[in-house]
Amino acid sequence: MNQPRSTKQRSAVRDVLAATHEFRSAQDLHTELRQRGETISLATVYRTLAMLHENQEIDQLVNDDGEARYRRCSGGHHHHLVCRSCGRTVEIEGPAPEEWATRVAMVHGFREISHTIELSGLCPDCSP
Amino acid sequence: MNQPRSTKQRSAVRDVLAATHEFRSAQDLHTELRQRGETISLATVYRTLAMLHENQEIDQLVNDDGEARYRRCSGGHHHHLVCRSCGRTVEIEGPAPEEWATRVAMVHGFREISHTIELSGLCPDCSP
DNA sequence: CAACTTGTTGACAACGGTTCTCATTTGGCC
DNA sequence: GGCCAAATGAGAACCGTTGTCAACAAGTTG
Repeated sequence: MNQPRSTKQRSAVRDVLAATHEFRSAQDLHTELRQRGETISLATVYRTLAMLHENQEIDQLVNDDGEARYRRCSGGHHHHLVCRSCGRTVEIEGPAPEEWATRVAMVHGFREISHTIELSGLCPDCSP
Repeated sequence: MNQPRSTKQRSAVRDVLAATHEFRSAQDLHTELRQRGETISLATVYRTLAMLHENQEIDQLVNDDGEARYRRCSGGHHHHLVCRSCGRTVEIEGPAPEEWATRVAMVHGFREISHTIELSGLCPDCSP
């Protein structure tokens, strides 16, 4: 059978994912894990992320550079409003976009809808 | 100055983009152009697509494999509902998400808001 | 605890899409 | 035609990701 084992590397990846609400790249996660003193290879980070995504423990999105980013998926689904000058981030919650996505999907007969929504702008401190 | 020139290769790319409503990859477009008998290199296809995207003549989206796909875009701002199995795409228009984004930005004092919204799911033909 | 089985890891090569480099060509202009 | 900057083609380089395979270790059994 294909019994998954609990290893130091896998729990380390879960830990670092649990410590943030942001989407992180595999290489970014790998760097942080090494800084924490964990012994883990980049390949293992990729394999672990693929497994977690398969098990629907984390969300995956691909940015415009073709780089995949991951976030532990949540209980509390929310979106982000990011300042493109200083990087300050505000978490947005609310039913409006979810309802809209669901309604649009239904109109076109799509199922198992997932959505990616990111807002960016200039925060009050960075406004000219 | 930086005057763009009209070349045989650029109009060929525009032509093939005008002939379809689907999102096409750069390599896919290159293959079709060669089949049509055009003399154009892959690098030029990429450069032309980047230029067209910069000029907002075409939309770009990146699928889960990290491959970019392009389609000529119709005037107004809109979003996409993409089937993650067959790639079929539906254009979504409507004021709801724009209004929501504007409202959220205002509440948090952000300015010059831009937003990224993509919906993906399984289209009727690909639903199990 | 030791032996064993099998999933897991690490180091590195390989892969694929995209971008860069640079010599050559070509469009637009005099 | 001649000039010059923009554009092109060919191939190398780049970079995130995946595959390969020998070495390792988690869990199990005796």
